[in-house]
Amino acid sequence: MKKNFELSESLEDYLEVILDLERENKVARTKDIAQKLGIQPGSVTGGLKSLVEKNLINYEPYSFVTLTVEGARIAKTITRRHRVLKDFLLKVLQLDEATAEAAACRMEHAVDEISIERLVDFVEYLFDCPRTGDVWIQSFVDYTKSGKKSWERCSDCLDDCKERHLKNKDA
Amino acid sequence: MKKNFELSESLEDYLEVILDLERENKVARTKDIAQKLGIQPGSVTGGLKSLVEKNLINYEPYSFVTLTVEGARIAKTITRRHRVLKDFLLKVLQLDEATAEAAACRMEHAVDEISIERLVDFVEYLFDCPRTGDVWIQSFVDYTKSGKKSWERCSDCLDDCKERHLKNKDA
DNA sequence: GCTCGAAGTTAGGTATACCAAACAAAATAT
DNA sequence: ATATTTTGTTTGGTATACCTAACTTCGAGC
Repeated sequence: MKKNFELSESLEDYLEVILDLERENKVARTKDIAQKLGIQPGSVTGGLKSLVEKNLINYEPYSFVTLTVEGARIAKTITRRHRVLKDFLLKVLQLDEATAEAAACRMEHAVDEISIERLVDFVEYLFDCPRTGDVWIQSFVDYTKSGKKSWERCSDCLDDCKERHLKNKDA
Repeated sequence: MKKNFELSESLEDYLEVILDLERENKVARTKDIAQKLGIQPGSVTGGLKSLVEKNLINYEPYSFVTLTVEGARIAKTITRRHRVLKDFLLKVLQLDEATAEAAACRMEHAVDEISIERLVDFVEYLFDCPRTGDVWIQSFVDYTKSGKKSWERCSDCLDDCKERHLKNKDA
C-alpha cells in the first residue's frame, strides 16, 4: 500500500474549500466550490473526479460533495498550515490582513509538517517567554514604524521585563 | 507598456539557476541548467524560448545563455528571497540544512517583496536586540530539544541578559 | 406532472511543463 | 580533416489545469 500520494496545489485547494463548505453547509456543491476557488464550475467537475479517484471525497455526478476520512485529514492539515502561517505573518511580522492572507494561501503548499510544527513552537515560545512576549513584539512593531533600533534604554527595558515577570509569578 | 509580467514558478527557477551558472562559469549552458533543475535537456530548450520572448535572457539556439538586465534583476530578487527564507528556517527555526533548503526553494515563489522585507527586519531585530539575540535563540533551541518551557530561572536569565548588555555597551 | 431556470456535466480547446527518443550541430581527438 | 563524442534541438506524447459553450439533470412553482 502506497502512502506518498503527492497532491497538487490545485487539489489541495479543492480539499481546503470543501472542508470550509462542509463546515458552513454540511456539504459542498460544485457552484460554491467554483465560486470560492474563483474558477468556472465546468473546471470543478474534473477536479472532483481526480479527488474521487484518490479516495479523498465522496461524490457522484449531479450530487453534493463530502470529504472522506482521509480527505478530511489532509484538508485539516492544509488548513492548519494556512492558519499557522497567517498567524505568524499577521501577529509576528505584523503584515496587513490582505498581504498575510495572500502569502499564507500560497505558502501553505510549500512547507512540510516538520517546518510547520517548528514554526508553531517558535511563535508560541516567542509569545510565552518573559524575555519576549507581547512587549517585545511591540518593540519590534515600533522599530518597523520608526526604522530605528535604539538600544539605549535596554537596561530599563530589561528591568521592566523582570518586574513584570516577578509580578506574574506571584499572581 | 505592461509591467505585471507574472512569471511562472518554473521560469523563475530557470532564471535562478542561470544566475547561479553565470556566477560560476560566466555563462549558462543547456546541459548545466537541466542538471541543476533536475530535468531533461530537451525540456530546457522550451523554457529558454519563453524567457527569450519575455526578454529576460540573451540566447540563440546552440549557443550559451546570459541574463538580460531585467532578467538579472528578477533572478536576484528570487535568489534573495530564497536566501532570506532559508536563513530564517535555518538560524531561527533551527531546521536542518536539507529541510530548510527544500522549504526555501518552494516558498521563494509564494511571497511578495513586502513580506520578505519584513522578515529580514524581524530576523535582524531578533538577533540584534539585547533581549533576544543568540542567547535567546539558544534558549529556544534548548526548548525544542527538551520540549519543556520552564520559566523558573527567568529572573536569573534576565539578570544575565542585563549584565551582558551592560558589558557590551562598555566594550 | 410539466415547464423552466438553476446547477452540473461534457466536449473541445488553450497553455504550461515536463518526458523520451530521434536528430543535428559543435567540439574534441586522433 | 574526419570520425567520434558531447551537447543541444526537435518532435511527438503525457499530464495538469484551466476556459467556453453546448448540453443534461434536477428541482421548485404552477
